[in-house]
Amino acid sequence: MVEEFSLGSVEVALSPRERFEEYLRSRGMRNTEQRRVLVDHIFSHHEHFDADQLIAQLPPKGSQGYVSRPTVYRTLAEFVDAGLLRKFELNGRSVYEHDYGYPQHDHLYCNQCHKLLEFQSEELIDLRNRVAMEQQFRVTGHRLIVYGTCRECIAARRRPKRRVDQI
Amino acid sequence: MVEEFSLGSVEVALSPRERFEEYLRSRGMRNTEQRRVLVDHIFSHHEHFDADQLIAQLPPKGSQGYVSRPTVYRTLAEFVDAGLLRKFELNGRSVYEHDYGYPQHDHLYCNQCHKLLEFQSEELIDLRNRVAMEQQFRVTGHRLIVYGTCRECIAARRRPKRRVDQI
DNA sequence: ATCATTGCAAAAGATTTGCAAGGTC
DNA sequence: GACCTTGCAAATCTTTTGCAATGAT
Repeated sequence: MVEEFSLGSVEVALSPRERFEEYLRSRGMRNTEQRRVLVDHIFSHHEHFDADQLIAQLPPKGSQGYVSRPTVYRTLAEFVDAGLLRKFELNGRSVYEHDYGYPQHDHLYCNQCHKLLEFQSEELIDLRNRVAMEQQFRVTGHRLIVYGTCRECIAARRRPKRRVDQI
Repeated sequence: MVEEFSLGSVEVALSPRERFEEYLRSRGMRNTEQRRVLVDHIFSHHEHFDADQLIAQLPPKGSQGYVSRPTVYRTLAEFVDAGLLRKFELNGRSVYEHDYGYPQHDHLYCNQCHKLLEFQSEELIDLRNRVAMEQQFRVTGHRLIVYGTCRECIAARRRPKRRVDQI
């Protein structure tokens, strides 16, 4: 399971790459070119992404730095395990976002342009913890997505913005 | 889109089946045996379910009342449309729950026994609405799942209960 | 009789797996 | 050299679709 990170301001001792290398060493796993390509790429971009979007951004087959699809999936799972990424489901596909060094947050999802907006709420954490406590439930995390229409799409009513290149 | 139902106590004028028949009539759709089998079955059981679990509970191929897999999927989508069911994703599969005549609620999900516990929170709705308002986001709904370990599985520590026959 | 609906078989889309070849420690 | 990883091809799993036959109005 993924450890819980600090909620407000965040302190990061190691870079994501260093942190991942430590994780690999601690598990007797190998530091391969593909894994380096993936950490470096993913942590130089801050958007949410799914496997396809990630692959589209990486070097194509034949190029230097190419990573095959199965390896991308395998490595994403390792990142989640290592606490570098968080994974969630949206419209039937898996979406990933930074976890390591990134504050806890939730999302507003626009059904029109499919954008994900982030927000933070201490109050939500409190509420969640209180509800759990009442039921004697031990919380490890949560996922809240608020669905609706974003400000821009409301403004552009009847002429919604083109689907954004992001889930 | 699904209409929003009352949040606290609920008033239901029509039975789910009647409501669905009305929906069918209003759309010029036909009231078939398969659709009747499905409404009746689903609304005589109150648990969450996915397509496979539902199919497993229905008459097998060859029996009276058999409904094919494609028809199950097609009909579930109609129920969602008609506001009878709500659909969400859990572990990469679609899970359905009653919507019509059922109060708005959210879930605690036990990672051990995979049970879904429900809870209601007006406060969450307020919070959600306030956050949305701040961002000028027009809310149509939300989905919150709190992950962790349920009371029973905590009690049975080291001897978690067998996976429950429910998602 | 008309036209929606069903079941079948097959397709589609996302993700996973077996395995031989290759790379890291 | 031992053994973890990769890429390929193929499998898996869930859900969807084309289409001819069937059934509802």
